[in-house]
Amino acid sequence: MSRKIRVRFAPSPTGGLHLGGVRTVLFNYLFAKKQAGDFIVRIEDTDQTRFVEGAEAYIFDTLAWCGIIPDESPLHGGPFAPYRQSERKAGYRQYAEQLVKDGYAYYAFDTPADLEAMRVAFKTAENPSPQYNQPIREKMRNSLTLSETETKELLAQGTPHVIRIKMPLHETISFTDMIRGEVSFNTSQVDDKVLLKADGMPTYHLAVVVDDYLMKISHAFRGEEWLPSAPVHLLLWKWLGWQADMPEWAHLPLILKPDGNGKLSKRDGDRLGFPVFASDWTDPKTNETTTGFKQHGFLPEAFVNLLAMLGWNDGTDQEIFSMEALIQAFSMDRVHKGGAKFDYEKAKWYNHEWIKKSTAADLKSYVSKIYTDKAIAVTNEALLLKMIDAVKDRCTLLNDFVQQGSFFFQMPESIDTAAIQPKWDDKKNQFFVELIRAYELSSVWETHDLEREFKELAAAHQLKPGELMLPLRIMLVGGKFGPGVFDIAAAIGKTETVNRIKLVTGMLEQGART
RNA sequence: GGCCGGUUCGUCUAUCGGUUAGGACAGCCCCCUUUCACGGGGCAAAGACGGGUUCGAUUCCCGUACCGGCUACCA
Repeated sequence: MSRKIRVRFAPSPTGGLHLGGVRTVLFNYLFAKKQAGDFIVRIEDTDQTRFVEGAEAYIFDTLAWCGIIPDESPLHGGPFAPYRQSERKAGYRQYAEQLVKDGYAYYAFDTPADLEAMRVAFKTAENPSPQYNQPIREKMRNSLTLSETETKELLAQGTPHVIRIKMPLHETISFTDMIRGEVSFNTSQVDDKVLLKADGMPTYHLAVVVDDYLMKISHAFRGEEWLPSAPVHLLLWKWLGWQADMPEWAHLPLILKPDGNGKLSKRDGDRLGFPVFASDWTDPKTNETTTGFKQHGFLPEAFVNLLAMLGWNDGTDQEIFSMEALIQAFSMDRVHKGGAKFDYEKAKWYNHEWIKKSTAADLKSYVSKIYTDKAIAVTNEALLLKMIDAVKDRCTLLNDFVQQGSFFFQMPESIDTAAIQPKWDDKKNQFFVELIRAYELSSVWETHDLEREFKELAAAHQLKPGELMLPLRIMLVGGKFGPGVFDIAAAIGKTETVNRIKLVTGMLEQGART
Protein backbone atom coordinates (compact mmCIF):
# COMPACT_ATOMS: atom_id res chain seq x y z
CA MET A 1 0.00 0.00 0.00
CA SER A 2 2.74 2.44 -0.81
CA ARG A 3 1.26 3.84 -3.94
CA LYS A 4 0.14 7.41 -4.12
CA ILE A 5 -3.55 7.92 -3.37
CA ARG A 6 -5.30 9.13 -6.48
CA VAL A 7 -9.08 9.25 -6.79
CA ARG A 8 -11.36 10.64 -9.43
CA PHE A 9 -14.84 11.95 -9.90
CA ALA A 10 -16.04 11.21 -13.40
CA PRO A 11 -19.28 12.98 -14.22
CA SER A 12 -20.90 13.10 -17.59
CA PRO A 13 -21.81 16.65 -18.52
CA THR A 14 -25.52 16.16 -18.99
CA GLY A 15 -27.08 18.62 -16.55
CA GLY A 16 -27.19 19.84 -12.98
CA LEU A 17 -25.19 18.22 -10.24
CA HIS A 18 -27.44 16.13 -8.11
CA LEU A 19 -27.12 15.58 -4.34
CA GLY A 20 -25.92 12.04 -4.83
CA GLY A 21 -23.31 13.17 -7.31
CA VAL A 22 -21.95 15.81 -4.98
CA ARG A 23 -21.79 13.33 -2.17
CA THR A 24 -19.78 10.98 -4.36
CA VAL A 25 -17.38 13.82 -5.10
CA LEU A 26 -17.20 14.70 -1.46
CA PHE A 27 -16.35 11.20 -0.29
CA ASN A 28 -13.70 10.93 -2.97
CA TYR A 29 -12.27 14.26 -1.98
CA LEU A 30 -12.29 13.58 1.77
CA PHE A 31 -10.65 10.22 1.28
CA ALA A 32 -7.91 11.68 -0.89
CA LYS A 33 -7.22 14.72 1.23
CA LYS A 34 -7.07 12.75 4.43
CA GLN A 35 -4.14 10.86 2.93
CA ALA A 36 -2.56 13.75 1.07
CA GLY A 37 -3.68 12.22 -2.19
CA ASP A 38 -4.81 13.70 -5.49
CA PHE A 39 -8.37 14.39 -6.47
CA ILE A 40 -9.01 14.31 -10.20
CA VAL A 41 -12.07 15.33 -12.18
CA ARG A 42 -12.41 13.56 -15.49
CA ILE A 43 -15.24 14.44 -17.82
CA GLU A 44 -16.96 11.37 -19.22
CA ASP A 45 -18.48 12.82 -22.36
CA THR A 46 -18.45 9.71 -24.50
CA ASP A 47 -22.13 9.91 -25.27
CA GLN A 48 -22.31 12.72 -27.76
CA THR A 49 -26.08 12.52 -27.95
CA ARG A 50 -26.39 13.49 -24.32
CA PHE A 51 -23.84 16.27 -24.22
CA VAL A 52 -25.24 19.49 -22.80
CA GLU A 53 -23.65 22.88 -23.34
CA GLY A 54 -22.48 24.55 -20.15
CA ALA A 55 -22.76 21.48 -17.97
CA GLU A 56 -19.02 21.12 -17.55
CA ALA A 57 -18.46 24.72 -16.46
CA TYR A 58 -21.38 24.29 -14.10
CA ILE A 59 -19.72 21.29 -12.49
CA PHE A 60 -16.56 23.22 -11.72
CA ASP A 61 -18.45 26.26 -10.45
CA THR A 62 -20.50 24.08 -8.20
CA LEU A 63 -17.52 22.19 -6.83
CA ALA A 64 -15.75 25.47 -6.17
CA TRP A 65 -18.77 26.70 -4.23
CA CYS A 66 -18.52 23.58 -2.08
CA GLY A 67 -14.87 24.31 -1.48
CA ILE A 68 -13.67 21.43 -3.59
CA ILE A 69 -10.83 22.26 -5.95
CA PRO A 70 -9.53 19.41 -8.10
CA ASP A 71 -5.83 18.78 -8.30
CA GLU A 72 -6.21 17.75 -11.93
CA SER A 73 -9.05 18.32 -14.38
CA PRO A 74 -9.69 19.74 -17.84
CA LEU A 75 -9.98 23.13 -16.17
CA HIS A 76 -7.02 22.85 -13.81
CA GLY A 77 -4.74 20.84 -16.07
CA GLY A 78 -2.41 18.09 -14.93
CA PRO A 79 0.15 15.54 -16.10
CA PHE A 80 -2.40 13.11 -17.49
CA ALA A 81 -4.22 15.50 -19.81
CA PRO A 82 -6.49 15.50 -21.63
CA TYR A 83 -9.11 14.92 -18.95
CA ARG A 84 -12.06 14.84 -21.31
CA GLN A 85 -12.78 11.43 -22.72
CA SER A 86 -13.97 12.84 -26.02
CA GLU A 87 -10.45 14.21 -26.47
CA ARG A 88 -8.96 10.85 -25.64
CA LYS A 89 -11.11 9.08 -28.22
CA ALA A 90 -8.23 7.95 -30.44
CA GLY A 91 -6.62 5.99 -27.63
CA TYR A 92 -9.40 3.62 -26.75
CA ARG A 93 -9.74 1.60 -29.94
CA GLN A 94 -6.35 -0.07 -29.60
CA TYR A 95 -7.31 -1.57 -26.27
CA ALA A 96 -10.57 -2.90 -27.63
CA GLU A 97 -8.73 -4.34 -30.65
CA GLN A 98 -6.20 -5.95 -28.37
CA LEU A 99 -8.98 -7.64 -26.47
CA VAL A 100 -10.39 -8.95 -29.76
CA LYS A 101 -6.99 -10.24 -30.76
CA ASP A 102 -6.59 -11.99 -27.42
CA GLY A 103 -10.01 -13.61 -27.73
CA TYR A 104 -11.69 -11.61 -24.97
CA ALA A 105 -13.89 -9.53 -27.22
CA TYR A 106 -15.42 -9.62 -30.68
CA TYR A 107 -16.84 -7.50 -33.46
CA ALA A 108 -20.62 -7.32 -33.67
CA PHE A 109 -22.38 -6.08 -36.77
CA ASP A 110 -25.94 -6.15 -35.54
CA THR A 111 -27.96 -3.09 -36.37
CA PRO A 112 -30.19 -1.43 -33.79
CA ALA A 113 -33.09 -3.08 -35.62
CA ASP A 114 -31.44 -6.49 -35.30
CA LEU A 115 -31.07 -5.97 -31.58
CA GLU A 116 -34.62 -4.85 -31.22
CA ALA A 117 -35.80 -7.90 -33.17
CA MET A 118 -33.71 -10.12 -30.93
CA ARG A 119 -35.25 -8.64 -27.81
CA VAL A 120 -38.72 -9.15 -29.14
CA ALA A 121 -38.02 -12.65 -30.40
CA PHE A 122 -36.51 -13.92 -27.17
CA LYS A 123 -38.71 -12.10 -24.76
CA THR A 124 -40.71 -14.44 -22.56
CA ALA A 125 -42.60 -14.15 -19.31
CA GLU A 126 -39.64 -15.65 -17.45
CA ASN A 127 -37.15 -13.49 -19.25
CA PRO A 128 -38.66 -10.07 -19.94
CA SER A 129 -35.38 -8.50 -20.96
CA PRO A 130 -33.17 -10.86 -22.93
CA GLN A 131 -29.50 -10.00 -22.87
CA TYR A 132 -26.83 -10.21 -25.51
CA ASN A 133 -25.08 -13.04 -23.71
CA GLN A 134 -23.43 -16.34 -24.38
CA PRO A 135 -26.40 -18.27 -25.88
CA ILE A 136 -27.75 -15.27 -27.77
CA ARG A 137 -24.47 -14.19 -29.32
CA GLU A 138 -24.36 -17.41 -31.26
CA LYS A 139 -27.49 -16.35 -33.08
CA MET A 140 -26.29 -12.87 -33.98
CA ARG A 141 -24.07 -11.34 -36.64
CA ASN A 142 -20.62 -11.09 -35.14
CA SER A 143 -17.07 -12.22 -35.62
CA LEU A 144 -17.83 -15.32 -33.58
CA THR A 145 -20.57 -16.56 -35.90
CA LEU A 146 -19.19 -15.19 -39.15
CA SER A 147 -16.21 -16.67 -40.89
CA GLU A 148 -12.91 -14.89 -40.64
CA THR A 149 -13.03 -13.78 -44.24
CA GLU A 150 -16.55 -12.50 -43.92
CA THR A 151 -15.58 -10.52 -40.87
CA LYS A 152 -12.55 -9.07 -42.59
CA GLU A 153 -14.62 -8.13 -45.58
CA LEU A 154 -17.25 -6.40 -43.51
CA LEU A 155 -14.57 -4.53 -41.64
CA ALA A 156 -12.83 -3.56 -44.83
CA GLN A 157 -16.08 -2.23 -46.24
CA GLY A 158 -16.44 -0.02 -43.21
CA THR A 159 -19.58 -1.76 -42.01
CA PRO A 160 -20.80 -0.15 -38.78
CA HIS A 161 -19.89 -2.36 -35.87
CA VAL A 162 -19.25 -2.40 -32.17
CA ILE A 163 -16.81 -4.37 -30.08
CA ARG A 164 -18.37 -6.46 -27.35
CA ILE A 165 -16.76 -8.15 -24.40
CA LYS A 166 -16.99 -11.94 -24.53
CA MET A 167 -18.20 -12.92 -21.10
CA PRO A 168 -16.98 -16.34 -20.06
CA LEU A 169 -19.34 -19.06 -18.93
CA HIS A 170 -19.70 -20.10 -15.30
CA GLU A 171 -16.83 -18.22 -13.83
CA THR A 172 -17.04 -16.62 -10.45
CA ILE A 173 -15.68 -13.14 -10.26
CA SER A 174 -15.26 -11.67 -6.84
CA PHE A 175 -13.65 -8.65 -5.33
CA THR A 176 -13.49 -6.81 -2.06
CA ASP A 177 -15.53 -3.68 -1.81
CA MET A 178 -14.26 -1.31 0.86
CA ILE A 179 -17.80 -0.78 2.11
CA ARG A 180 -19.50 -4.09 1.41
CA GLY A 181 -16.76 -6.61 1.85
CA GLU A 182 -16.54 -9.50 -0.58
CA VAL A 183 -18.97 -9.39 -3.48
CA SER A 184 -19.15 -12.07 -6.13
CA PHE A 185 -20.83 -12.65 -9.46
CA ASN A 186 -21.32 -15.49 -11.85
CA THR A 187 -20.16 -14.42 -15.29
CA SER A 188 -22.95 -16.38 -16.96
CA GLN A 189 -25.36 -13.80 -15.61
CA VAL A 190 -23.57 -10.86 -17.17
CA ASP A 191 -24.19 -9.86 -20.78
CA ASP A 192 -21.67 -9.06 -23.49
CA LYS A 193 -21.43 -5.33 -22.87
CA VAL A 194 -20.49 -3.07 -25.73
CA LEU A 195 -16.98 -1.76 -25.21
CA LEU A 196 -16.51 0.36 -28.30
CA LYS A 197 -19.50 1.97 -29.98
CA ALA A 198 -20.10 2.23 -33.70
CA ASP A 199 -19.03 5.87 -33.64
CA GLY A 200 -15.64 4.81 -32.29
CA MET A 201 -16.30 6.16 -28.83
CA PRO A 202 -15.77 3.85 -25.89
CA THR A 203 -18.63 3.06 -23.57
CA TYR A 204 -18.24 3.81 -19.90
CA HIS A 205 -17.04 0.27 -19.29
CA LEU A 206 -13.99 0.51 -21.47
CA ALA A 207 -13.25 4.15 -20.83
CA VAL A 208 -13.35 3.91 -17.06
CA VAL A 209 -10.90 1.04 -16.99
CA VAL A 210 -8.50 2.48 -19.53
CA ASP A 211 -8.50 5.93 -17.99
CA ASP A 212 -8.26 4.74 -14.42
CA TYR A 213 -5.24 2.73 -15.47
CA LEU A 214 -3.63 5.49 -17.49
CA MET A 215 -4.28 8.07 -14.79
CA LYS A 216 -2.95 5.78 -12.06
CA ILE A 217 -6.13 5.85 -10.04
CA SER A 218 -5.63 4.04 -6.75
CA HIS A 219 -9.22 3.98 -5.46
CA ALA A 220 -12.41 3.97 -7.46
CA PHE A 221 -15.52 5.15 -5.64
CA ARG A 222 -18.88 5.40 -7.34
CA GLY A 223 -22.59 4.97 -6.70
CA GLU A 224 -24.13 1.63 -5.91
CA GLU A 225 -25.87 1.58 -9.28
CA TRP A 226 -22.52 0.51 -10.72
CA LEU A 227 -22.20 -2.62 -8.67
CA PRO A 228 -23.80 -4.91 -11.28
CA SER A 229 -21.26 -3.92 -13.91
CA ALA A 230 -18.27 -4.36 -11.63
CA PRO A 231 -17.51 -7.85 -13.02
CA VAL A 232 -17.11 -6.36 -16.49
CA HIS A 233 -14.58 -3.89 -15.17
CA LEU A 234 -12.75 -6.50 -13.13
CA LEU A 235 -12.38 -8.73 -16.17
CA LEU A 236 -11.15 -5.86 -18.29
CA TRP A 237 -8.44 -5.03 -15.75
CA LYS A 238 -7.40 -8.63 -15.82
CA TRP A 239 -7.51 -9.16 -19.57
CA LEU A 240 -5.71 -5.97 -20.37
CA GLY A 241 -2.94 -7.24 -18.12
CA TRP A 242 -3.24 -4.50 -15.56
CA GLN A 243 -4.51 -6.45 -12.61
CA ALA A 244 -1.63 -5.44 -10.37
CA ASP A 245 -2.59 -1.80 -10.83
CA MET A 246 -6.29 -2.20 -10.31
CA PRO A 247 -7.76 0.33 -7.90
CA GLU A 248 -9.60 -0.63 -4.75
CA TRP A 249 -13.33 -0.30 -5.09
CA ALA A 250 -16.11 1.13 -3.01
CA HIS A 251 -19.73 1.41 -4.07
CA LEU A 252 -21.50 4.18 -2.22
CA PRO A 253 -25.11 3.82 -1.03
CA LEU A 254 -27.81 5.73 -2.83
CA ILE A 255 -29.72 8.77 -1.63
CA LEU A 256 -33.40 7.92 -1.65
CA LYS A 257 -36.53 10.02 -1.98
CA PRO A 258 -38.02 11.16 1.36
CA ASP A 259 -41.41 9.61 0.78
CA GLY A 260 -42.14 6.35 -0.92
CA ASN A 261 -39.28 4.46 -2.43
CA GLY A 262 -36.57 4.80 -4.99
CA LYS A 263 -33.64 6.96 -5.91
CA LEU A 264 -33.97 10.67 -5.25
CA SER A 265 -34.58 12.54 -8.47
CA LYS A 266 -34.95 16.12 -9.58
CA ARG A 267 -38.68 15.54 -9.91
CA ASP A 268 -38.99 14.70 -6.21
CA GLY A 269 -37.55 18.08 -5.34
CA ASP A 270 -40.00 19.86 -7.63
CA ARG A 271 -42.83 17.83 -6.22
CA LEU A 272 -41.93 18.22 -2.55
CA GLY A 273 -40.54 21.74 -2.71
CA PHE A 274 -36.85 21.40 -2.01
CA PRO A 275 -33.72 21.57 -4.13
CA VAL A 276 -32.00 18.47 -5.43
CA PHE A 277 -29.24 20.17 -7.41
CA ALA A 278 -26.33 21.79 -5.64
CA SER A 279 -26.79 25.09 -7.45
CA ASP A 280 -29.20 26.52 -9.99
CA TRP A 281 -29.13 24.77 -13.32
CA THR A 282 -30.68 26.18 -16.45
CA ASP A 283 -31.26 23.71 -19.21
CA PRO A 284 -30.00 25.40 -22.37
CA LYS A 285 -32.59 23.64 -24.50
CA THR A 286 -35.76 24.31 -22.57
CA ASN A 287 -34.41 27.38 -20.72
CA GLU A 288 -35.92 25.90 -17.63
CA THR A 289 -34.16 26.60 -14.33
CA THR A 290 -34.03 24.13 -11.50
CA THR A 291 -33.09 25.72 -8.22
CA GLY A 292 -30.16 24.58 -6.21
CA PHE A 293 -29.20 24.55 -2.56
CA LYS A 294 -26.95 27.54 -3.08
CA GLN A 295 -29.68 29.82 -4.37
CA HIS A 296 -32.11 28.40 -1.88
CA GLY A 297 -30.06 30.04 0.84
CA PHE A 298 -27.74 27.30 1.97
CA LEU A 299 -24.23 27.97 3.18
CA PRO A 300 -21.69 25.80 1.38
CA GLU A 301 -20.35 24.61 4.74
CA ALA A 302 -23.82 23.41 5.70
CA PHE A 303 -24.38 21.74 2.36
CA VAL A 304 -21.13 19.82 2.61
CA ASN A 305 -21.87 18.95 6.22
CA LEU A 306 -25.34 17.58 5.58
CA LEU A 307 -24.17 15.58 2.60
CA ALA A 308 -21.35 14.01 4.55
CA MET A 309 -23.74 12.87 7.26
CA LEU A 310 -25.98 11.13 4.77
CA GLY A 311 -24.50 7.67 4.98
CA TRP A 312 -21.48 8.39 7.11
CA ASN A 313 -20.67 9.33 10.71
CA ASP A 314 -17.58 9.20 12.83
CA GLY A 315 -19.11 6.97 15.51
CA THR A 316 -19.61 9.79 18.00
CA ASP A 317 -22.58 12.08 18.51
CA GLN A 318 -20.92 14.91 16.66
CA GLU A 319 -22.97 16.17 13.76
CA ILE A 320 -21.46 19.50 12.88
CA PHE A 321 -18.28 19.18 10.87
CA SER A 322 -16.31 21.67 8.84
CA MET A 323 -14.55 20.45 5.72
CA GLU A 324 -11.30 20.29 7.68
CA ALA A 325 -12.92 18.28 10.43
CA LEU A 326 -14.44 15.93 7.87
CA ILE A 327 -11.07 15.38 6.25
CA GLN A 328 -9.66 14.51 9.65
CA ALA A 329 -12.45 12.18 10.64
CA PHE A 330 -13.41 10.52 7.38
CA SER A 331 -12.94 6.87 6.70
CA MET A 332 -14.53 4.75 4.02
CA ASP A 333 -15.19 1.83 6.36
CA ARG A 334 -17.67 3.92 8.30
CA VAL A 335 -19.78 4.55 5.22
CA HIS A 336 -23.10 2.76 5.34
CA LYS A 337 -24.21 -0.02 3.12
CA GLY A 338 -27.85 0.97 3.01
CA GLY A 339 -29.32 3.95 1.18
CA ALA A 340 -30.53 6.99 3.11
CA LYS A 341 -33.81 8.78 2.63
CA PHE A 342 -33.22 12.47 2.20
CA ASP A 343 -34.86 14.61 4.87
CA TYR A 344 -35.12 18.27 3.96
CA GLU A 345 -36.03 19.28 7.52
CA LYS A 346 -32.76 17.91 8.78
CA ALA A 347 -30.96 19.59 5.91
CA LYS A 348 -32.37 22.93 6.98
CA TRP A 349 -31.31 22.23 10.55
CA TYR A 350 -27.70 21.91 9.41
CA ASN A 351 -27.96 25.24 7.66
CA HIS A 352 -29.50 26.89 10.70
CA GLU A 353 -26.69 25.55 12.85
CA TRP A 354 -24.11 26.92 10.46
CA ILE A 355 -25.75 30.32 10.29
CA LYS A 356 -25.81 30.52 14.09
CA LYS A 357 -22.19 29.43 14.25
CA SER A 358 -21.02 31.93 11.64
CA THR A 359 -19.98 35.44 12.59
CA ALA A 360 -21.62 38.53 11.14
CA ALA A 361 -18.43 39.10 9.17
CA ASP A 362 -18.67 35.58 7.69
CA LEU A 363 -22.25 36.17 6.64
CA LYS A 364 -21.94 39.74 5.45
CA SER A 365 -21.24 39.08 1.80
CA TYR A 366 -24.07 36.56 1.47
CA VAL A 367 -26.57 38.88 3.09
CA SER A 368 -25.37 41.88 1.07
CA LYS A 369 -25.90 39.97 -2.13
CA ILE A 370 -29.42 38.94 -1.18
CA TYR A 371 -30.29 42.50 -0.15
CA THR A 372 -28.93 43.87 -3.39
CA ASP A 373 -31.03 41.39 -5.33
CA LYS A 374 -34.09 42.45 -3.36
CA ALA A 375 -33.25 46.16 -3.83
CA ILE A 376 -32.87 46.74 -0.12
CA ALA A 377 -30.42 49.61 0.21
CA VAL A 378 -27.74 49.14 2.84
CA THR A 379 -25.77 52.31 3.32
CA ASN A 380 -24.42 51.63 6.75
CA GLU A 381 -22.13 48.64 7.03
CA ALA A 382 -21.92 48.78 10.81
CA LEU A 383 -25.69 48.56 10.95
CA LEU A 384 -25.62 45.59 8.59
CA LEU A 385 -23.26 43.74 10.92
CA LYS A 386 -25.34 44.68 13.92
CA MET A 387 -28.47 43.44 12.18
CA ILE A 388 -26.86 40.11 11.24
CA ASP A 389 -25.78 39.50 14.81
CA ALA A 390 -29.21 40.41 16.09
CA VAL A 391 -31.21 38.16 13.78
CA LYS A 392 -29.03 35.27 12.63
CA ASP A 393 -30.36 32.96 15.34
CA ARG A 394 -33.77 33.16 13.75
CA CYS A 395 -32.65 32.53 10.18
CA THR A 396 -32.75 29.00 8.85
CA LEU A 397 -31.96 29.93 5.27
CA LEU A 398 -29.92 32.93 4.16
CA ASN A 399 -33.00 34.32 2.44
CA ASP A 400 -34.67 34.60 5.85
CA PHE A 401 -32.48 37.65 6.46
CA VAL A 402 -34.87 39.53 4.19
CA GLN A 403 -37.90 38.90 6.34
CA GLN A 404 -35.96 39.05 9.59
CA GLY A 405 -33.79 42.07 8.99
CA SER A 406 -34.87 44.36 6.18
CA PHE A 407 -36.78 46.61 8.59
CA PHE A 408 -33.41 47.74 9.90
CA PHE A 409 -32.93 49.55 6.63
CA GLN A 410 -36.34 50.49 5.39
CA MET A 411 -39.95 50.90 6.38
CA PRO A 412 -41.56 47.46 6.78
CA GLU A 413 -43.24 46.43 3.58
CA SER A 414 -46.41 45.44 5.31
CA ILE A 415 -47.66 46.36 8.75
CA ASP A 416 -49.78 43.93 10.65
CA THR A 417 -52.14 46.52 12.11
CA ALA A 418 -54.82 43.85 12.41
CA ALA A 419 -52.89 42.42 15.35
CA ILE A 420 -53.33 45.62 17.39
CA GLN A 421 -56.22 47.54 15.86
CA PRO A 422 -58.94 45.77 17.93
CA LYS A 423 -57.35 46.88 21.19
CA TRP A 424 -56.38 50.33 20.01
CA ASP A 425 -57.96 53.20 21.91
CA ASP A 426 -57.51 56.86 22.80
CA LYS A 427 -55.43 56.07 25.84
CA LYS A 428 -52.91 54.21 23.81
CA ASN A 429 -52.89 56.82 21.14
CA GLN A 430 -52.27 59.45 23.75
CA PHE A 431 -49.40 57.44 25.12
CA PHE A 432 -47.70 57.18 21.76
CA VAL A 433 -48.21 60.85 21.01
CA GLU A 434 -46.31 61.61 24.16
CA LEU A 435 -43.76 58.94 23.50
CA ILE A 436 -42.96 60.61 20.23
CA ARG A 437 -42.45 63.90 22.03
CA ALA A 438 -40.30 62.29 24.71
CA TYR A 439 -38.15 60.46 22.20
CA GLU A 440 -37.74 63.54 20.06
CA LEU A 441 -36.37 65.37 23.08
CA SER A 442 -34.14 62.53 24.10
CA SER A 443 -30.50 63.44 24.32
CA VAL A 444 -29.29 59.85 24.54
CA TRP A 445 -30.34 57.06 22.22
CA GLU A 446 -29.45 53.80 23.88
CA THR A 447 -31.46 50.67 24.42
CA HIS A 448 -31.73 50.99 28.18
CA ASP A 449 -32.66 54.66 28.17
CA LEU A 450 -35.31 54.09 25.56
CA GLU A 451 -36.78 51.27 27.57
CA ARG A 452 -36.69 53.26 30.79
CA GLU A 453 -38.38 56.29 29.23
CA PHE A 454 -40.99 54.04 27.70
CA LYS A 455 -41.80 52.36 30.99
CA GLU A 456 -41.89 55.56 32.98
CA LEU A 457 -44.27 57.07 30.50
CA ALA A 458 -46.44 53.96 30.59
CA ALA A 459 -46.60 54.17 34.37
CA ALA A 460 -47.57 57.84 34.13
CA HIS A 461 -50.41 56.84 31.81
CA GLN A 462 -51.41 53.98 34.08
CA LEU A 463 -50.89 51.52 31.27
CA LYS A 464 -49.13 48.19 31.48
CA PRO A 465 -45.98 48.10 29.39
CA GLY A 466 -47.06 44.71 28.11
CA GLU A 467 -50.01 46.22 26.30
CA LEU A 468 -47.80 48.77 24.62
CA MET A 469 -44.80 46.70 23.61
CA LEU A 470 -46.58 44.82 20.90
CA PRO A 471 -47.93 48.00 19.26
CA LEU A 472 -44.44 49.50 19.35
CA ARG A 473 -43.00 46.34 17.82
CA ILE A 474 -45.52 46.37 15.02
CA MET A 475 -44.79 50.04 14.38
CA LEU A 476 -41.08 49.42 14.03
CA VAL A 477 -40.95 45.92 12.59
CA GLY A 478 -44.30 45.40 10.92
CA GLY A 479 -45.05 42.08 12.61
CA LYS A 480 -44.74 39.88 15.66
CA PHE A 481 -41.15 38.88 15.26
CA GLY A 482 -37.60 40.12 15.59
CA PRO A 483 -35.11 41.07 18.28
CA GLY A 484 -35.88 43.21 21.31
CA VAL A 485 -37.88 46.33 20.34
CA PHE A 486 -35.63 48.79 22.12
CA ASP A 487 -32.58 47.29 20.51
CA ILE A 488 -34.22 47.87 17.17
CA ALA A 489 -35.16 51.43 18.04
CA ALA A 490 -31.60 52.08 19.18
CA ALA A 491 -30.22 50.60 15.98
CA ILE A 492 -32.40 52.40 13.47
CA GLY A 493 -32.02 55.76 15.18
CA LYS A 494 -34.22 58.52 16.46
CA THR A 495 -35.57 59.91 13.22
CA GLU A 496 -36.57 56.60 11.80
CA THR A 497 -38.10 55.39 15.07
CA VAL A 498 -40.18 58.50 15.51
CA ASN A 499 -41.27 58.46 11.88
CA ARG A 500 -42.49 54.89 12.06
CA ILE A 501 -44.40 55.51 15.28
CA LYS A 502 -46.04 58.54 13.73
CA LEU A 503 -46.93 56.72 10.56
CA VAL A 504 -48.49 53.72 12.22
CA THR A 505 -50.36 55.64 14.90
CA GLY A 506 -51.84 57.59 12.00
CA MET A 507 -52.90 54.35 10.34
CA LEU A 508 -54.40 53.05 13.57
CA GLU A 509 -56.29 56.26 14.24
CA GLN A 510 -57.74 56.15 10.78
CA GLY A 511 -58.62 52.50 11.27
CA ALA A 512 -60.34 53.32 14.56
CA ARG A 513 -62.60 55.89 12.88
CA THR A 514 -63.85 53.60 10.13
C1' G B 1 -38.37 -12.66 -14.49
C1' G B 2 -32.85 -12.96 -13.49
C1' C B 3 -28.56 -11.08 -10.95
C1' C B 4 -26.55 -8.03 -7.11
C1' G B 5 -27.20 -5.12 -2.79
C1' G B 6 -29.83 -3.54 1.55
C1' U B 7 -33.14 -3.83 6.28
C1' U B 8 -32.45 -0.37 14.44
C1' C B 9 -37.62 5.07 16.62
C1' G B 10 -41.72 8.70 11.16
C1' U B 11 -36.38 10.32 9.26
C1' C B 12 -30.64 10.32 9.75
C1' U B 13 -28.06 7.14 12.84
C1' A B 14 -24.85 4.78 17.59
C1' U B 15 -23.94 -0.27 19.24
C1' C B 16 -16.67 -3.99 17.64
C1' G B 17 -22.51 -11.01 21.75
C1' G B 18 -24.07 -9.04 27.80
C1' U B 19 -26.85 -1.62 27.36
C1' U B 20 -33.03 0.63 31.20
C1' A B 21 -30.92 -0.17 22.81
C1' G B 22 -27.82 6.05 22.98
C1' G B 23 -27.87 10.77 20.04
C1' A B 24 -29.98 14.13 16.32
C1' C B 25 -34.19 16.02 13.07
C1' A B 26 -39.39 16.30 13.04
C1' G B 27 -43.79 16.01 16.80
C1' C B 28 -45.82 17.08 21.74
C1' C B 29 -45.25 19.42 26.84
C1' C B 30 -42.74 22.76 30.34
C1' C B 31 -39.16 26.77 31.59
C1' C B 32 -36.82 31.25 29.73
C1' U B 33 -38.75 35.36 26.79
C1' U B 34 -44.14 41.68 27.85
C1' U B 35 -42.88 39.41 20.06
C1' C B 36 -40.59 35.58 17.08
C1' A B 37 -36.58 32.84 17.66
C1' C B 38 -32.17 31.03 20.42
C1' G B 39 -31.34 28.39 24.83
C1' G B 40 -32.61 24.83 28.95
C1' G B 41 -35.63 20.66 30.65
C1' G B 42 -39.06 16.68 29.62
C1' C B 43 -42.54 13.11 26.88
C1' A B 44 -43.44 9.79 23.00
C1' A B 45 -41.05 6.69 19.40
C1' A B 46 -37.12 1.19 16.91
C1' G B 47 -34.07 -4.04 16.31
C1' A B 48 -38.97 -6.93 9.34
C1' C B 49 -40.24 -12.26 10.25
C1' G B 50 -38.80 -17.45 11.23
C1' G B 51 -35.10 -20.77 12.36
C1' G B 52 -30.36 -21.91 14.15
C1' U B 53 -25.14 -21.07 16.85
C1' U B 54 -24.41 -19.48 22.05
C1' C B 55 -24.88 -19.38 29.06
C1' G B 56 -26.58 -15.00 26.34
C1' A B 57 -28.30 -12.38 20.33
C1' U B 58 -30.03 -5.98 17.38
C1' U B 59 -25.02 -7.89 16.73
C1' C B 60 -22.79 -14.32 13.84
C1' C B 61 -25.15 -18.14 10.16
C1' C B 62 -29.41 -19.86 7.10
C1' G B 63 -34.24 -19.10 5.13
C1' U B 64 -38.51 -15.89 4.18
C1' A B 65 -40.57 -11.15 3.47
C1' C B 66 -40.04 -6.36 2.03
C1' C B 67 -37.22 -2.33 -0.25
C1' G B 68 -33.62 -0.77 -3.76
C1' G B 69 -30.16 -1.08 -7.96
C1' C B 70 -28.97 -3.25 -12.62
C1' U B 71 -30.71 -5.87 -16.76
C1' A B 72 -29.04 0.25 -23.60
C1' C B 73 -24.05 1.25 -29.11
C1' C B 74 -26.58 6.13 -21.09
C1' A B 75 -23.56 7.11 -17.61
